[in-house]
Amino acid sequence: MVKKLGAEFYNRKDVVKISKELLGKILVTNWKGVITSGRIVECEAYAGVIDKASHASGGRRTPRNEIMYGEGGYAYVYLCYGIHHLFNVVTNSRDIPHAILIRALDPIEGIEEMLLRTDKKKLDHTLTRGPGNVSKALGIFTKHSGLSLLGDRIFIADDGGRYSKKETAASPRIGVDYAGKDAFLPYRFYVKGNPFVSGKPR
DNA sequence: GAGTAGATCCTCT
DNA sequence: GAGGATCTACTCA
Repeated sequence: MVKKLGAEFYNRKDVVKISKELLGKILVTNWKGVITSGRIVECEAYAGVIDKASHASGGRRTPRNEIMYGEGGYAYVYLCYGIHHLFNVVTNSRDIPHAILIRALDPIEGIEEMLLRTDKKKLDHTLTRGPGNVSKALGIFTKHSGLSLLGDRIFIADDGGRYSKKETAASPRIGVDYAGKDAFLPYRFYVKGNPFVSGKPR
């Protein structure tokens, strides 16, 4: 039984808790009938204004991150280093800019299509490892920023699959060294032993 | 195997 | 005009 997550899932206040619950859920994109999906095995929480690693740190508000200040349940896509598209899930309610970065997926559906998009010959653990690759494999670009996850084009589903506490772990986030002590917050959640988890142990 | 540099472009100051 | 929530390839050991 697969069911799409509704607004009540995203609009809760505890972004860390939502992040943990996202592990095991399925991210689906449906561009003009072409469906690709994967199970979320790694993500990071960005806790709004108090989090120096977040784009909304200290209450920063720009046209780019405006979507983070909206309702939960929207996609926030951002281009990093001119190359990588990073896909985030906006959570919490209006004016509270919490978001969750999806870092890795375990591919389920549309693997052929993902291989085409990423210019790979065969499935290997690099296909959906790392946020840049996830977006590439699912065909997510900055123009998709602001899309509702309650629609049909991009959404997150629950098929009842769930990882137990023993199978998951938390660690400091990746690539946010500039954030001072906030870089050490254990806001990265992943499935232990999954080959798609980008492992840069610290 | 580990460490480092380069790619590449949008966004904010 | 500078820098970034990254990835890959290449160098050196």
